[in-house]
Amino acid sequence: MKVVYFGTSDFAVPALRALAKHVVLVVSQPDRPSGRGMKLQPSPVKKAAEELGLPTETPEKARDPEFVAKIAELEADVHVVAAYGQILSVKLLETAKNGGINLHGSILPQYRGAAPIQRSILNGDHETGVTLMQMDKGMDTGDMIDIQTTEIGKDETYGELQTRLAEIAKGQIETWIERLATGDYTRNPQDHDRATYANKIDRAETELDPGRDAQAEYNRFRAFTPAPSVFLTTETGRLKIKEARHCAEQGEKGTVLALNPLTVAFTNGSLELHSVQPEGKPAMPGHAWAAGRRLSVGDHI
RNA sequence: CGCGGGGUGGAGCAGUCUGGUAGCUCGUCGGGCUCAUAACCCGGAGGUCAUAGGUUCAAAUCCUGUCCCCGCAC
Repeated sequence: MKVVYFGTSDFAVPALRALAKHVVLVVSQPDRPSGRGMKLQPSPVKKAAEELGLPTETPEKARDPEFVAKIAELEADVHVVAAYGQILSVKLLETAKNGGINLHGSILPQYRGAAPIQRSILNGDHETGVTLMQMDKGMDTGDMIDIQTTEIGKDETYGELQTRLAEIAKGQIETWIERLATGDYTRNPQDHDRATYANKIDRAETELDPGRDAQAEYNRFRAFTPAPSVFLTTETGRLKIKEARHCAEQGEKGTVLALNPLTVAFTNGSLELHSVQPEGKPAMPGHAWAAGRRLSVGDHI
Protein backbone atom coordinates (compact mmCIF):
# COMPACT_ATOMS: atom_id res chain seq x y z
CA MET A 1 0.00 0.00 0.00
CA LYS A 2 1.24 3.48 -0.83
CA VAL A 3 0.13 6.55 1.08
CA VAL A 4 1.06 10.18 0.57
CA TYR A 5 0.60 12.00 3.87
CA PHE A 6 -0.31 15.69 4.01
CA GLY A 7 -0.08 17.37 7.39
CA THR A 8 1.43 20.25 9.31
CA SER A 9 0.41 20.69 12.93
CA ASP A 10 0.83 18.50 16.01
CA PHE A 11 -2.66 17.11 15.49
CA ALA A 12 -1.33 15.24 12.45
CA VAL A 13 1.77 13.70 14.02
CA PRO A 14 0.48 10.54 15.78
CA ALA A 15 -1.47 9.44 12.69
CA LEU A 16 1.65 9.89 10.59
CA ARG A 17 3.64 7.68 12.94
CA ALA A 18 0.94 5.03 12.76
CA LEU A 19 0.98 5.04 8.98
CA ALA A 20 4.71 5.43 8.59
CA LYS A 21 5.34 2.06 7.03
CA HIS A 22 2.92 2.83 4.20
CA VAL A 23 3.94 6.41 3.62
CA VAL A 24 5.98 7.10 0.50
CA LEU A 25 6.05 10.88 0.88
CA VAL A 26 5.16 13.44 3.53
CA VAL A 27 3.90 16.81 2.33
CA SER A 28 3.91 19.71 4.77
CA GLN A 29 3.89 23.50 4.82
CA PRO A 30 7.20 25.18 4.01
CA ASP A 31 9.52 26.11 6.87
CA ARG A 32 8.62 29.54 8.12
CA PRO A 33 10.85 32.07 9.81
CA SER A 34 9.51 32.22 13.32
CA GLY A 35 10.50 32.46 16.92
CA ARG A 36 12.92 34.96 18.35
CA GLY A 37 15.52 35.82 15.76
CA MET A 38 13.27 34.83 12.87
CA LYS A 39 14.97 31.50 12.33
CA LEU A 40 13.48 29.07 9.84
CA GLN A 41 11.40 26.43 11.64
CA PRO A 42 10.12 23.15 10.22
CA SER A 43 6.52 22.17 10.95
CA PRO A 44 5.89 19.48 13.60
CA VAL A 45 4.92 17.03 10.89
CA LYS A 46 8.03 17.68 8.81
CA LYS A 47 10.13 17.21 11.92
CA ALA A 48 8.44 13.92 12.73
CA ALA A 49 8.83 12.76 9.13
CA GLU A 50 12.54 13.40 9.23
CA GLU A 51 12.83 11.47 12.48
CA LEU A 52 11.03 8.60 10.81
CA GLY A 53 13.37 8.80 7.86
CA LEU A 54 10.57 9.63 5.44
CA PRO A 55 11.06 11.87 2.41
CA THR A 56 9.36 15.27 2.64
CA GLU A 57 8.10 17.91 0.25
CA THR A 58 7.06 21.42 1.25
CA PRO A 59 5.54 23.13 -1.75
CA GLU A 60 4.50 26.76 -1.44
CA LYS A 61 1.39 25.86 -3.43
CA ALA A 62 0.25 22.27 -3.55
CA ARG A 63 -1.93 22.99 -6.56
CA ASP A 64 1.08 23.88 -8.66
CA PRO A 65 0.88 21.64 -11.80
CA GLU A 66 4.49 20.63 -11.53
CA PHE A 67 3.99 19.44 -7.98
CA VAL A 68 0.77 17.64 -8.88
CA ALA A 69 2.64 15.82 -11.63
CA LYS A 70 5.31 14.77 -9.20
CA ILE A 71 2.72 13.35 -6.82
CA ALA A 72 0.98 11.56 -9.67
CA GLU A 73 4.17 9.69 -10.45
CA LEU A 74 4.06 8.09 -7.01
CA GLU A 75 0.86 6.27 -7.94
CA ALA A 76 -0.41 6.32 -4.37
CA ASP A 77 -3.42 4.31 -3.27
CA VAL A 78 -4.70 7.10 -1.08
CA HIS A 79 -3.74 10.54 0.19
CA VAL A 80 -4.24 11.00 3.91
CA VAL A 81 -4.65 14.62 4.97
CA ALA A 82 -4.67 16.01 8.50
CA ALA A 83 -4.38 19.66 9.49
CA TYR A 84 -2.33 20.41 6.40
CA GLY A 85 -3.26 24.05 5.93
CA GLN A 86 -3.89 24.21 2.20
CA ILE A 87 -6.90 23.29 0.13
CA LEU A 88 -6.04 20.42 -2.18
CA SER A 89 -7.22 20.82 -5.75
CA VAL A 90 -9.39 18.12 -7.28
CA LYS A 91 -6.59 17.40 -9.73
CA LEU A 92 -4.25 16.71 -6.85
CA LEU A 93 -6.79 14.52 -5.06
CA GLU A 94 -7.22 12.49 -8.22
CA THR A 95 -3.56 11.56 -8.26
CA ALA A 96 -4.28 8.82 -5.73
CA LYS A 97 -6.29 5.80 -6.78
CA ASN A 98 -8.80 6.35 -4.01
CA GLY A 99 -8.53 10.11 -3.65
CA GLY A 100 -7.94 12.09 -0.48
CA ILE A 101 -9.07 11.13 3.00
CA ASN A 102 -9.16 13.81 5.67
CA LEU A 103 -8.98 13.58 9.44
CA HIS A 104 -10.79 16.62 10.84
CA GLY A 105 -10.90 17.66 14.48
CA SER A 106 -14.61 18.18 14.87
CA ILE A 107 -17.96 16.52 14.41
CA LEU A 108 -18.76 17.60 10.90
CA PRO A 109 -20.57 19.46 9.51
CA GLN A 110 -19.83 21.60 12.53
CA TYR A 111 -16.60 23.56 12.67
CA ARG A 112 -15.42 23.21 9.13
CA GLY A 113 -12.19 25.06 8.57
CA ALA A 114 -8.99 26.10 10.23
CA ALA A 115 -9.45 26.02 13.99
CA PRO A 116 -12.15 23.51 14.97
CA ILE A 117 -10.60 22.44 18.26
CA GLN A 118 -10.06 25.94 19.59
CA ARG A 119 -13.51 27.12 18.46
CA SER A 120 -15.32 24.27 20.13
CA ILE A 121 -13.66 25.03 23.47
CA LEU A 122 -14.12 28.78 23.04
CA ASN A 123 -17.83 28.20 22.54
CA GLY A 124 -18.03 26.14 25.70
CA ASP A 125 -18.98 22.88 23.95
CA HIS A 126 -19.04 19.69 25.99
CA GLU A 127 -18.46 17.30 23.14
CA THR A 128 -16.28 17.11 20.07
CA GLY A 129 -14.68 14.42 17.95
CA VAL A 130 -12.75 13.43 14.89
CA THR A 131 -14.39 12.97 11.51
CA LEU A 132 -12.88 10.77 8.83
CA MET A 133 -14.08 11.95 5.45
CA GLN A 134 -13.63 11.67 1.74
CA MET A 135 -12.24 14.93 0.42
CA ASP A 136 -13.92 16.83 -2.39
CA LYS A 137 -13.41 20.24 -3.89
CA GLY A 138 -14.83 22.21 -0.97
CA MET A 139 -13.33 22.94 2.41
CA ASP A 140 -14.27 20.06 4.70
CA THR A 141 -17.45 19.42 2.74
CA GLY A 142 -16.86 15.82 1.68
CA ASP A 143 -18.75 12.66 2.52
CA MET A 144 -18.20 11.27 6.01
CA ILE A 145 -16.85 7.80 6.62
CA ASP A 146 -16.57 7.60 10.39
CA ILE A 147 -16.99 9.86 13.42
CA GLN A 148 -15.54 9.24 16.86
CA THR A 149 -16.82 11.52 19.57
CA THR A 150 -15.36 12.44 22.93
CA GLU A 151 -16.33 14.64 25.85
CA ILE A 152 -14.51 17.88 26.49
CA GLY A 153 -13.43 18.12 30.12
CA LYS A 154 -14.56 21.27 31.90
CA ASP A 155 -10.97 22.29 32.61
CA GLU A 156 -9.47 20.82 29.46
CA THR A 157 -7.25 23.10 27.42
CA TYR A 158 -6.74 23.23 23.70
CA GLY A 159 -3.35 21.57 24.00
CA GLU A 160 -4.72 18.69 26.07
CA LEU A 161 -7.72 18.19 23.83
CA GLN A 162 -5.64 18.34 20.67
CA THR A 163 -3.35 15.66 22.06
CA ARG A 164 -6.36 13.44 22.79
CA LEU A 165 -7.97 14.06 19.43
CA ALA A 166 -4.69 13.33 17.68
CA GLU A 167 -4.64 9.94 19.40
CA ILE A 168 -8.23 9.33 18.40
CA ALA A 169 -7.37 10.24 14.82
CA LYS A 170 -4.46 7.85 14.97
CA GLY A 171 -6.68 4.98 16.16
CA GLN A 172 -9.21 5.83 13.51
CA ILE A 173 -6.74 5.80 10.65
CA GLU A 174 -5.25 2.54 11.87
CA THR A 175 -8.69 0.98 11.88
CA TRP A 176 -9.67 2.21 8.45
CA ILE A 177 -6.51 2.43 6.41
CA GLU A 178 -6.83 -0.97 4.70
CA ARG A 179 -10.37 -0.24 3.59
CA LEU A 180 -9.48 3.32 2.61
CA ALA A 181 -6.86 2.04 0.24
CA THR A 182 -9.25 -0.30 -1.49
CA GLY A 183 -12.40 1.82 -1.39
CA ASP A 184 -14.28 -0.61 0.81
CA TYR A 185 -16.46 1.73 2.85
CA THR A 186 -19.70 3.67 2.75
CA ARG A 187 -19.97 7.43 2.40
CA ASN A 188 -22.47 9.54 4.30
CA PRO A 189 -23.08 12.99 2.85
CA GLN A 190 -22.97 15.91 5.27
CA ASP A 191 -26.06 17.92 6.10
CA HIS A 192 -24.80 21.13 4.53
CA ASP A 193 -27.59 23.23 6.05
CA ARG A 194 -26.18 22.55 9.49
CA ALA A 195 -22.63 23.50 8.61
CA THR A 196 -20.73 25.96 10.79
CA TYR A 197 -17.26 27.37 10.29
CA ALA A 198 -14.25 27.64 12.57
CA ASN A 199 -12.32 30.70 11.49
CA LYS A 200 -8.67 31.24 12.09
CA ILE A 201 -7.76 32.72 15.46
CA ASP A 202 -7.36 36.47 15.51
CA ARG A 203 -4.82 38.08 17.82
CA ALA A 204 -7.51 40.30 19.30
CA GLU A 205 -9.38 37.24 20.54
CA THR A 206 -6.56 36.31 22.89
CA GLU A 207 -7.04 39.20 25.30
CA LEU A 208 -8.94 38.49 28.49
CA ASP A 209 -11.30 41.22 29.62
CA PRO A 210 -12.48 41.34 33.25
CA GLY A 211 -15.56 43.16 31.98
CA ARG A 212 -16.75 39.99 30.30
CA ASP A 213 -18.26 36.87 31.83
CA ALA A 214 -15.86 34.81 33.92
CA GLN A 215 -16.91 31.46 32.45
CA ALA A 216 -16.62 32.80 28.90
CA GLU A 217 -13.17 34.16 29.60
CA TYR A 218 -12.17 30.89 31.20
CA ASN A 219 -13.26 29.16 28.00
CA ARG A 220 -11.13 31.65 26.10
CA PHE A 221 -8.18 30.79 28.30
CA ARG A 222 -8.69 27.07 27.66
CA ALA A 223 -9.18 27.53 23.92
CA PHE A 224 -5.90 29.34 23.43
CA THR A 225 -3.68 27.50 25.91
CA PRO A 226 -0.84 26.67 25.55
CA ALA A 227 -0.68 28.49 22.22
CA PRO A 228 -1.05 31.24 21.23
CA SER A 229 -2.05 31.82 24.87
CA VAL A 230 -4.13 34.59 26.39
CA PHE A 231 -3.07 37.72 28.16
CA LEU A 232 -4.43 40.31 30.55
CA THR A 233 -3.56 43.98 30.22
CA THR A 234 -2.34 45.23 33.58
CA GLU A 235 -0.94 48.50 34.85
CA THR A 236 2.58 47.15 34.37
CA GLY A 237 2.08 45.66 30.92
CA ARG A 238 0.79 42.49 29.36
CA LEU A 239 0.52 39.46 31.56
CA LYS A 240 0.42 36.11 29.83
CA ILE A 241 -1.79 33.60 31.65
CA LYS A 242 -0.36 30.10 31.59
CA GLU A 243 -2.46 28.28 34.18
CA ALA A 244 -5.83 29.35 35.53
CA ARG A 245 -9.05 28.08 37.03
CA HIS A 246 -12.58 29.37 36.98
CA CYS A 247 -13.87 30.37 40.39
CA ALA A 248 -17.30 31.51 41.61
CA GLU A 249 -16.17 34.26 43.96
CA GLN A 250 -17.36 37.70 42.88
CA GLY A 251 -16.09 41.23 43.25
CA GLU A 252 -15.38 44.48 41.43
CA LYS A 253 -14.06 43.56 37.99
CA GLY A 254 -10.34 43.72 37.50
CA THR A 255 -9.51 43.77 41.18
CA VAL A 256 -7.64 41.29 43.34
CA LEU A 257 -9.91 39.11 45.49
CA ALA A 258 -7.17 37.00 47.01
CA LEU A 259 -3.40 36.80 46.87
CA ASN A 260 -2.85 33.07 47.13
CA PRO A 261 -3.98 31.78 44.83
CA LEU A 262 -4.04 35.11 43.02
CA THR A 263 -7.70 35.63 42.22
CA VAL A 264 -8.94 38.34 39.88
CA ALA A 265 -12.59 39.31 39.61
CA PHE A 266 -14.38 39.13 36.27
CA THR A 267 -18.10 39.54 35.60
CA ASN A 268 -20.19 36.94 37.45
CA GLY A 269 -17.17 35.17 38.82
CA SER A 270 -13.42 35.23 38.87
CA LEU A 271 -10.27 33.52 37.69
CA GLU A 272 -7.52 32.08 39.83
CA LEU A 273 -4.21 32.77 38.12
CA HIS A 274 -1.91 29.92 39.07
CA SER A 275 0.89 30.60 36.63
CA VAL A 276 1.57 33.85 34.83
CA GLN A 277 4.30 35.38 32.72
CA PRO A 278 5.02 39.11 32.54
CA GLU A 279 6.80 40.55 29.50
CA GLY A 280 10.48 39.79 29.55
CA LYS A 281 10.21 37.38 32.48
CA PRO A 282 9.99 33.64 32.88
CA ALA A 283 6.69 32.14 34.04
CA MET A 284 6.02 32.41 37.74
CA PRO A 285 3.28 31.59 40.26
CA GLY A 286 0.52 34.20 40.32
CA HIS A 287 1.15 34.98 43.98
CA ALA A 288 4.83 35.65 43.28
CA TRP A 289 3.92 38.14 40.57
CA ALA A 290 1.54 39.81 43.01
CA ALA A 291 4.29 39.94 45.63
CA GLY A 292 6.69 41.61 43.22
CA ARG A 293 4.02 44.13 42.28
CA ARG A 294 3.24 44.67 45.98
CA LEU A 295 -0.43 44.07 45.31
CA SER A 296 -3.01 43.84 48.07
CA VAL A 297 -6.57 42.55 48.10
CA GLY A 298 -8.78 45.16 46.46
CA ASP A 299 -6.08 46.59 44.19
CA HIS A 300 -6.73 46.92 40.49
CA ILE A 301 -4.32 44.82 38.47
C1' C B 1 22.03 40.88 11.89
C1' G B 2 13.30 41.95 12.83
C1' C B 3 11.96 44.98 17.77
C1' G B 4 12.49 44.79 22.97
C1' G B 5 12.89 43.36 28.51
C1' G B 6 15.79 40.79 32.18
C1' G B 7 19.73 37.93 35.18
C1' U B 8 20.46 40.87 43.25
C1' G B 9 19.69 35.12 49.82
C1' G B 10 14.78 29.36 48.19
C1' A B 11 10.53 32.57 45.08
C1' G B 12 9.07 37.54 43.31
C1' C B 13 10.97 42.49 43.28
C1' A B 14 13.57 47.52 44.85
C1' G B 15 18.29 49.65 44.64
C1' U B 16 21.82 51.10 39.00
C1' C B 17 20.56 57.53 35.97
C1' U B 18 23.03 61.02 40.98
C1' G B 19 29.56 54.79 42.75
C1' G B 20 30.59 54.67 49.29
C1' U B 21 30.24 48.16 53.56
C1' A B 22 22.62 45.09 50.36
C1' G B 23 16.64 46.42 51.25
C1' C B 24 11.16 44.86 50.72
C1' U B 25 7.12 41.02 50.30
C1' C B 26 6.75 35.74 50.59
C1' G B 27 8.89 31.21 52.05
C1' U B 28 12.08 28.75 55.71
C1' C B 29 13.96 27.84 60.98
C1' G B 30 13.18 28.93 66.35
C1' G B 31 9.99 31.18 69.98
C1' G B 32 5.24 33.56 71.46
C1' C B 33 -0.16 34.39 71.19
C1' U B 34 -4.65 31.41 70.21
C1' C B 35 -9.86 26.48 70.89
C1' A B 36 -7.49 26.95 66.18
C1' U B 37 -5.26 28.74 61.54
C1' A B 38 -2.67 29.77 55.28
C1' A B 39 -3.98 34.94 60.70
C1' C B 40 -0.99 37.91 64.22
C1' C B 41 3.71 39.16 67.28
C1' C B 42 9.15 38.46 68.30
C1' G B 43 13.85 36.58 66.80
C1' G B 44 17.35 33.91 63.41
C1' A B 45 19.66 31.55 59.14
C1' G B 46 20.60 32.34 54.21
C1' G B 47 23.44 36.70 48.96
C1' U B 48 31.05 35.53 45.06
C1' C B 49 24.58 41.33 43.29
C1' A B 50 25.00 35.73 35.86
C1' U B 51 30.22 35.65 34.30
C1' A B 52 35.33 37.66 32.57
C1' G B 53 38.10 41.95 32.34
C1' G B 54 38.61 47.47 32.75
C1' U B 55 38.12 52.51 35.28
C1' U B 56 38.35 54.07 40.64
C1' C B 57 40.70 55.21 47.16
C1' A B 58 35.92 52.62 46.58
C1' A B 59 31.61 49.12 41.70
C1' A B 60 25.16 45.61 42.27
C1' U B 61 25.83 50.75 40.52
C1' C B 62 30.28 53.41 35.16
C1' C B 63 32.85 50.96 30.42
C1' U B 64 33.83 46.40 27.28
C1' G B 65 33.37 41.15 26.08
C1' U B 66 30.79 36.34 27.07
C1' C B 67 26.86 33.02 28.74
C1' C B 68 21.73 32.26 29.98
C1' C B 69 16.23 33.48 30.27
C1' C B 70 11.96 35.79 28.28
C1' G B 71 8.04 39.22 25.76
C1' C B 72 6.48 41.19 20.90
C1' A B 73 6.30 40.55 15.83
C1' C B 74 6.18 36.47 12.20
